[in-house]
Amino acid sequence: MSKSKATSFDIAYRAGVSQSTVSRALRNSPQVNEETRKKIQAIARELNYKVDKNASNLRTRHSGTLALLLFEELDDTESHINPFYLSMLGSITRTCSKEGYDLLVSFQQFSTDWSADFADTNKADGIILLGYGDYLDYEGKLNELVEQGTKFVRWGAVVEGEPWLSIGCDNKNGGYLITRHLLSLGRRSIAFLGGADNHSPELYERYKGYCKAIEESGHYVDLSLQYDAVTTEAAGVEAVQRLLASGHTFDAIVCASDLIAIGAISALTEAGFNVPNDVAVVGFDDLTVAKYSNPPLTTVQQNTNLAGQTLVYNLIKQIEETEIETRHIPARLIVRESCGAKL
Amino acid sequence: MSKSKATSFDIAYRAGVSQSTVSRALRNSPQVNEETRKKIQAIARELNYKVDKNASNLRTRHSGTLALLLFEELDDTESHINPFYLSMLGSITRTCSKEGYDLLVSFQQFSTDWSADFADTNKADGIILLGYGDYLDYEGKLNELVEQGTKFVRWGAVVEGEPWLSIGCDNKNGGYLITRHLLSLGRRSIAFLGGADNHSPELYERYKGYCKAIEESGHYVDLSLQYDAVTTEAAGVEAVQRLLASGHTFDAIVCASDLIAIGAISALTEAGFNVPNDVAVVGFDDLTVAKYSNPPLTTVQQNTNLAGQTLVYNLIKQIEETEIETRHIPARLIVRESCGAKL
DNA sequence: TTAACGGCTGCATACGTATGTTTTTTGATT
DNA sequence: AATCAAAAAACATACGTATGCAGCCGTTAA
Repeated sequence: MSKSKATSFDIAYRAGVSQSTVSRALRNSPQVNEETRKKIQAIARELNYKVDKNASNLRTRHSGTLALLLFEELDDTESHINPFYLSMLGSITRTCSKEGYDLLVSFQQFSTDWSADFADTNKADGIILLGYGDYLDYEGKLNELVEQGTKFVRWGAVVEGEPWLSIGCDNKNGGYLITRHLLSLGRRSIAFLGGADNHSPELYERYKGYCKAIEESGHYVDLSLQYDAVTTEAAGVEAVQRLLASGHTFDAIVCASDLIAIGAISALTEAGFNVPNDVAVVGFDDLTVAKYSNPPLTTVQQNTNLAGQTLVYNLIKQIEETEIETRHIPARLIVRESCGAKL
Repeated sequence: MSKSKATSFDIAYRAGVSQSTVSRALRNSPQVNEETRKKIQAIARELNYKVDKNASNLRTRHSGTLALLLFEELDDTESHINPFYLSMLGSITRTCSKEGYDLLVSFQQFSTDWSADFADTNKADGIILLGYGDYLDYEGKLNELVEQGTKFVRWGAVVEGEPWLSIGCDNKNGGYLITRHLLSLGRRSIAFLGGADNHSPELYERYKGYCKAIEESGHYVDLSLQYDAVTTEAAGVEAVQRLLASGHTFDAIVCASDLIAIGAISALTEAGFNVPNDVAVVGFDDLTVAKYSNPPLTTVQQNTNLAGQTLVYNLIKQIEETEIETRHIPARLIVRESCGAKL
């Protein structure tokens, strides 16, 4: 016999007051007498009373919940989720609880119809969209969301004139900084793995930074040293294999992410190359593992902590209809051993 | 002017029927005429109607939501979440959506009062508890949950006679298998990093497997080769430094997790040792990164996919009050280069 | 003495759905 | 044409909370 949950009526009965007074007392309304409130709160504690969220949400028309939609192609047997998102998730969930919001997390395949299942059902007050991926695939959906008045914020490349709020790292500058660093170390034949094909705006921005650095140094971007790769170790391995098979020579690789870089180092080592003596390899993201990789990875740090906070705060601002602003998260060069010393 | 959301009354009005018929039609009740149902569903689609979850939950007394509580000490500026959990999270979220449940995710510090905030508020029908950590810290809380009739399932060491449902990997066998593997390769002075102090039952089980393998081989467990470590790279680095400083010699290290192992390899390399020639290093978990670490890590695979599924399915069974069963997830040895070849 | 007022509290209602109960409709049988 | 059962739809209500509004009481001012 599980004793059924206590309601505000139960408390009202014991306190000899009305339910409305209980509700007011528990929400610390100034309308209720100090003494009465103390008494009510004591009884609530005693009965282990908790506000029923469903009833409360129904009455107030908001849920106090944010939805985090993470877009990634997951295969059925394994869960390869980019640790970068895990880090974001940590920051997002922490900021949410600091602000009194709950977080509903859902991993979405690109194909599913996710556009309305969270906001329209009143399960969430707003949505955070996370995930690289083919921009064009969901641009239409985002417009739908805007049209419906759904509040959302998106992690990703900031494009001028978009009708929605995007928050992203300064990817171009990151790509620029790290490539310039390699150039300053004397590397000249610098390959690029990942994102040169403009499917993922984030990775493409990094590529543009890479190009800018090379052109600025008076050299030409060598198109034969560029291979596409998604953000996984396996893609890094494969891209290096293709690069090696092409027969072109190179003394450095800029990878569009740390995972690609780790795969690249693995494949290079396998093929008998020494990193960084033969080939310097750099990444992007500064995952925790970058520091402990062998050799430790020179990379670009995205401040996931700040990023997560900014996403949540801006979404909340949007929900509360106060002033919002698009923000760039700065990129910061982290130098470790994987690019060696000056030649 | 955002047009307010359509309700079942709006549909009823347009269809010329009552609200209750609409509700029944949309839930595919057999009580409603085929033709009427078609009509109602068409109108619902047209109006882009979605059931209000809060109202629905209030009425039905269940939320269709599971809560995932992840316990980990997070520091304020960085989010070091074990990738192992990310992998679990992936599997859990996928299984949830397959079963039609939403997932509420919350990272909890050990200290906060989490025990009732999800079930008692009717935000979730059940709770999944994830996280290593000091067992004794929350044993009291778990008993509270049981007493309140809260449905939950816990990832972790399965202890006979517990009044709650735990699902865990066969950690002892994993520790046994991998240690025996090292012994079979001729390693004799095998250190152990992490968990020998019985604070974390999972890690301690791995330690017991390690002891069993050594004793079975006719050797003695050398207590001077054992250092405690939490599941992070940094702890691995530090433990190796202490081990080296102690002056004792060793030719292999069993690490209680891959992250510890990665930290250990990093520290050993830094100190001028070659892995695996001087020292073999093995881990536990088979994180994605284990395959691409340098050298690739011999480790014990926990099937996170199966684990996540089992957690969710068993929790749902518990909610639906059908038969449940405690399950061990098997441990599997994965051999890679970090323990070298036979000496 | 009366009116006005502020501080508290209670009353009544609405949020949107799901479902037990009752009523109406339909179709078949006598 | 009358009866009846089954099918279909309508009616009524409850879930638990939050809140506009009205009412009461004690105090102060006119």
